[in-house]
Parts: sequence; C-alpha cells; structure tokens
Amino acid sequence: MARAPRLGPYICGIDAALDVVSGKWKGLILWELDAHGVRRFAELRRGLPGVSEKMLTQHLREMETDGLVHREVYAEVPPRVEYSLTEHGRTLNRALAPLGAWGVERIRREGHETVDAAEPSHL
Amino acid sequence: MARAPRLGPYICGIDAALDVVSGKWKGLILWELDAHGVRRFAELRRGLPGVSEKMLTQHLREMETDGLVHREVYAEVPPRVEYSLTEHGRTLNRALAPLGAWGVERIRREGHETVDAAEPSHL
DNA sequence: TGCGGTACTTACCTTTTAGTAAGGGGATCT
DNA sequence: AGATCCCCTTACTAAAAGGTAAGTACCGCA
Repeated sequence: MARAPRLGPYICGIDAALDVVSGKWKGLILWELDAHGVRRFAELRRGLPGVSEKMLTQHLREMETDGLVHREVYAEVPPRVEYSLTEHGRTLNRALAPLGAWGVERIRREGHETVDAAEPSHL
Repeated sequence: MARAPRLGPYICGIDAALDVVSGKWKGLILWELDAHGVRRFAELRRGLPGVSEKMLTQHLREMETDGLVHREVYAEVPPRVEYSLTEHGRTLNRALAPLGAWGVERIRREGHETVDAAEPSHL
C-alpha cells in the first residue's frame, strides 16, 4: 500500500473521482467531517459504527495523501489529532451531493432499511 | 455474486449510490451507454480497453439487476444482444456528472494522463 | 478445412481489501 | 493499584474483486 499520488492513468473523470472515494468508509468520513467541521480520531470512530481502528487510520491516511483531509497533530500529553476537510475535500463533497440524493431515492424505491430503522421483515 | 436487490442496509445515500457504481468498469459502461444510446456486447468490449469478457458480462448483469441497464436479446442466428440505459441509469449518470467534473479537475491538478482523447458527454 | 465473429459460462488463480487481535506508553480516573 | 483513554502500528487471516484461459454452439468467409 502507500501508493503515493495514486495510480492512474484514468480514462475519465468518474474514474479519478471514484478512485478517491472507493473504500468502505470514505463516504461516511467525508460526511462526518462535512457535518462537524473538525473531528478527533475517537469522535470519528464513534460516528462510524463498526469501523475498526486500522481501517479508520488507513482511510484517513489515504484521504490525506489524496489531499482531501487535513491532519493536525497537537503534541500534547494525551495525544490529540484533529481531522478536517481541505478545500478539495469540500468541493468533492459538493460534487457528491447529487449522487447522495440519487442514492436516497434508490433506497426509497427499493425499500431498503436504513441502519437505525432496521426491522427484519421476512426475507 | 447474484445478490438479488443488493445488500444494504445503507447508512446514507452516498453508500447506496457507491454500491451501485463500484466496480472497475461500471463508470465507463455508464459513460459508453450514455454516449451511444445502444451498444452491443462486442461494441462495449471494444470501447473498454482491457476489460475481459467475464468482467463485462458480470458487471452488465449486476447493473441489470440494479435496474440501471436494459438488456434486449434478439433470438437471431448470429446472436445479438443490445444494452441501453434505463431511466434510473440515465438519472444516475446525471447525478454522476458533477463528480466527473471534479475528477477531471483532479486529473488536471495531479497531472495524470488520460488514456484517450475522447471527452465524456456529461461534462 | 480452418479461422474469426457472436455472447457468453466455467474453473482456477492472484491481487486487493477488510477484519481481528494484540501492543505501546504516558496520564488521568476510581 | 489497576483500569481506561488516546491514536495509532504491526502481524495474521478471511473475503471479495478481478484476471486468464478454455469451452460452448452456430454461422459466414476464404
């Protein structure tokens, strides 16, 4: 791992954008950071139910090298690290908005349950 | 594979939308079908440099069960199958447009090379 | 006769991605 | 004294995604 800028060459813009958001939790991380502005590691962890520490660090590192998130480390005694979106991260989020709306429509159409409303109707 | 509607539950719309477009060639398939309207299997294959027949069928089948593409089989002597976008596929493509634009910007910034000079229609 | 084109399917293998579990080291809480 | 919190790192394992190659069955062309 630790691919520096990222692989390419890309065939079109969708390619390049999907490369950056594909990853099980990246969409949610983007959303959390967009909603709260600044979040610490443990806050993000609590905000993403089920994420492991390894995956969270890994995704955050990749998003940092991709120029989406800013990582600010405070050399304090209980270590403190704050994550926030960069300008690129914010524009990405804005570009993602119509896709999110489409997804919400799809969930509605298909009758999928969201996580907190999960009720197992007979499959 | 052959997951019927798709897994879920989703945490947000981005989740649901990414579920449907994640796959190495799905973005390109969407683009090809959007650009040409109707395409046969072998035409799509030629349009996606490097795709294997297996991956192409697999992706097309998933996109069909996801309600994005329509598959029309003609029972002719040299078999003929035509693929096109459904209405949902077309709205997805429209929702993908800002993301594609973001990706193009990113490619420009990073100085990645594109494979071909063809421009996606939804820019 | 043998090749290429049509649209796949199947089996097998490699690569990538994600999950699990443990550790580290100092500081505050009980 | 012991537990917990903080933000990770490392090693190992499992699952998913993707690639390669071959087979199917029928046809037209040279």
